[in-house]
Amino acid sequence: MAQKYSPHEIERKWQHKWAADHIHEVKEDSKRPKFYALTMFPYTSGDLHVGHWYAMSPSDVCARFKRMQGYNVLHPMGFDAFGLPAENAAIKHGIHPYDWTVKNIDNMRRQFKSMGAVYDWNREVITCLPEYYKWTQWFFLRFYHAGLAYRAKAPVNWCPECQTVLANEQVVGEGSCERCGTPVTKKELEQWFFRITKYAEELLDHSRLDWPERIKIMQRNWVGKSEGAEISFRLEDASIKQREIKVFTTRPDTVFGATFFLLAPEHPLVPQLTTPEHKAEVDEYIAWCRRQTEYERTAIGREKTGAFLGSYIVNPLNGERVPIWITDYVLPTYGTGAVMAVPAHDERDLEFARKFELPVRTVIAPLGWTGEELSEAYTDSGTMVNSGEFSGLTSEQGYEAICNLLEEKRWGKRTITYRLRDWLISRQRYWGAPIPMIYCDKCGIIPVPEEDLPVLLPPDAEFKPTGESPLKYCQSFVNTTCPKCSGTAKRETDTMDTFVCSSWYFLRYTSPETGDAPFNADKMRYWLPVDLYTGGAEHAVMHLLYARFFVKALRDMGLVNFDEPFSRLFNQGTIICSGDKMSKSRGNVIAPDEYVAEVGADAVRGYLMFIGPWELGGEWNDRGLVGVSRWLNRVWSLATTDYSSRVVDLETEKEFLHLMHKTIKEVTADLERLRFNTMVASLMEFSNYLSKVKERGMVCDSLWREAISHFLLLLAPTAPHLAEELWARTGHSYTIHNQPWPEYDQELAKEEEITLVIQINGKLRDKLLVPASISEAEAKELALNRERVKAYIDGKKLTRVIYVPRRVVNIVVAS
RNA sequence: GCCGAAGUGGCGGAAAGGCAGACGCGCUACGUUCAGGGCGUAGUGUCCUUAAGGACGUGAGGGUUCAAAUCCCUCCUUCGGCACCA
Repeated sequence: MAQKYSPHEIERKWQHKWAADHIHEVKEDSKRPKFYALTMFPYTSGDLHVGHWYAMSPSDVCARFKRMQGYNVLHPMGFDAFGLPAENAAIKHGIHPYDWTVKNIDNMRRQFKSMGAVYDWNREVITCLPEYYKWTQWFFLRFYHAGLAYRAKAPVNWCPECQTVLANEQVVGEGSCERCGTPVTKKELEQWFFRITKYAEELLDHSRLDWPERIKIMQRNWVGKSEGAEISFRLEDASIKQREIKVFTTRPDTVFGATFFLLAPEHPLVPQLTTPEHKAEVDEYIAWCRRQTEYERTAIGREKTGAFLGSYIVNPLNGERVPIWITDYVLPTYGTGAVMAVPAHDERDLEFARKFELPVRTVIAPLGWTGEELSEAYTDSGTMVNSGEFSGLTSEQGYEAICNLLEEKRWGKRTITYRLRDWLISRQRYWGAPIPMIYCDKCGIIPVPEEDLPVLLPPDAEFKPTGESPLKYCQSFVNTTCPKCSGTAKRETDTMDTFVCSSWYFLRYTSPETGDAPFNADKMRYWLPVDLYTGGAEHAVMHLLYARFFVKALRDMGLVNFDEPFSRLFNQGTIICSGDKMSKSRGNVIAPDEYVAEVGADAVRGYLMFIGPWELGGEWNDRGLVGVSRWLNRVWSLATTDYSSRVVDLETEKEFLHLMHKTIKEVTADLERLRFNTMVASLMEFSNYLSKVKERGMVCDSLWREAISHFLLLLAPTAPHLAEELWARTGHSYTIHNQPWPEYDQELAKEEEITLVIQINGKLRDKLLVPASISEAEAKELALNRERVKAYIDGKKLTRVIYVPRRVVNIVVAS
């Protein structure tokens, strides 16, 4: 009896040999087509759980498959290493964030290596090391000089738990912190922003990207483009310096229905527009608004609130004076922070009008309108009425006519508004890339000269639960000299959002050794863009949007030569455990290590792919793992025990060859489509068939050997260690992973015989094994002459016979 | 409220509009010098039937079609995203 399959042993053996032989190292090679297969790098939380394996294994299989197909494949791995948990660990356990992170990386790298992936570890990127964050800072300076980074005072999202500001994209659900789930509050702060809004329009364009539809939709909604017009309403009170207030509307055709005017409570003109007799009420309302959380304020369906300022403004179209109110449903951050209220044609405005007994005037008539007051806001298009010279036009005509008039009279213009806000990148924390700016009393805000980079994090900062950045209290860091006047100056103590670090890591992988630039331009041009990017969908409007923005900005600076970083994107689903998403806080994390020790990495990889479609995720289940493990054991004995032919027959050999080519075809197609579950099923089906044939010795020895070697090649991406071991044991030369992917013969992959299904009135009544080449006439003839068919159609009128080549004959009879 | 994805045996899941349930788990029976979560063979959607065979069956209800898990309409459930954006 041959030796038993002991995964632990062979996996260790081959991992060491592959590493010693450097077979996973890749070099640029202009003679071969390149393939850049990238998986989102993990955060350095400490351990890899099976959720990480679920993300990494299939993409490794894909990279291996592409390698065997002859591509020069870059499949790198690294660590997203800055961030809050490291700092929290420092506060809690007194360990320095750097030490905590490095310790975690060492452990995670070891776990990664046990997976047997083709990562080229020479290209590892770690974002918290100075040789990396030097370039994150360098990019910041480039953005600053290009006018894409600016400092501004703004009401920002503040997480009281994390003690830092957050970007809009990092506020999720009912206004909670994306990291810790704490409700976010607003704070007025001076912060650094990246001008992502400059690229709003271009970020809407996914036309050349092979991305999941839902991610494209999420990004489009996030950017939130609205077309309309800006209209200036004239202030009645001539003593106010600013003579007018602009509103944004998507419905300029409804302007004659504007019966009142709304401002956000935060609007800067509110104090000036408030008359003395309304001041008390207005102040009280503003104070009440301030007490609302962002979520409470913007929750849909809540009762309208507001206050009258006592003053009026004039509608330029009809010269009508309308009262100015403030209300919290007008957002200071969208459009102009001011709205012309058209209650007849906007649900929110109608609610407001009803609550405060303000007039409602229909100006767009629905079809068949007879002049009565409408019970609901009519928001569709219709015929304009009560609109002066524009009455009688359709909404669409009126839209154009009014816009033309606005532009002619300089009362306003056509305009586009986006929901997207600029990206707030300042974080009041230690463990991030310091923002390389200096504040000088004499010279103002001065960028750190490029040659002085990196601005290093001071190793001796103290970590205390003060809620403020340790950098702020680190005198050796804060105090510096002004690069311009050499006088005393202070450093910016905020660090950058870690999403800045992850917005360019895919560029660094191409040449992580480069010391004089963020990346080597030639190598970058060879590898980029990424051909296949895989990761979780939770990054739809964060990382994936930021990285696209980064690339567009770099392109405009002449640093990269492409428009989009990720040509094809695929989002895998989530692995759940006892009904919940796996997470440390839930305590339901499953570590792969014990399973790897028990059944081997190949079985764990195979099982994760077999669970179901990759994009759907699924539940981790030990019993399912057993199935794959048993299969690999059967594969082991299939290939390691001797084969001897006994009752060779030509028909079986033909069928055997056909199944082999069909399997190659299916496995190849499934890998291209990233359908790993059915790919594994095809492999199982073929190995089951091989076992059956082996038992009876029905094919000749050479054909058997060919089938085994082809099977091992198809298995190699999925179970790289086992395939390598069996490749060696069946007398092939090292290494299976440098072999070409098997080709299939189109003719042999086709079925020779097919099962023709015979239906009567669409119901299955008989089956027929026929040659695939059968003609329509023959098929119908055969079907109609079957005894069982005759019994059904006897005495009935035959109305139709439908023939679908290679599939079905449907006989339609009248009863 | 809006947008998106999904709903198929006891379970995970397969099915270019054309044999529903591939593959795997579980279960049943039998076999095995098999003490274990081992291996092999056969079976396994539900109901009727000794059998041959038949009826029913892909969240619910309609529709299109010779033919629907698949396409269309209405609704229900679950999960994700957005959420007063003028």
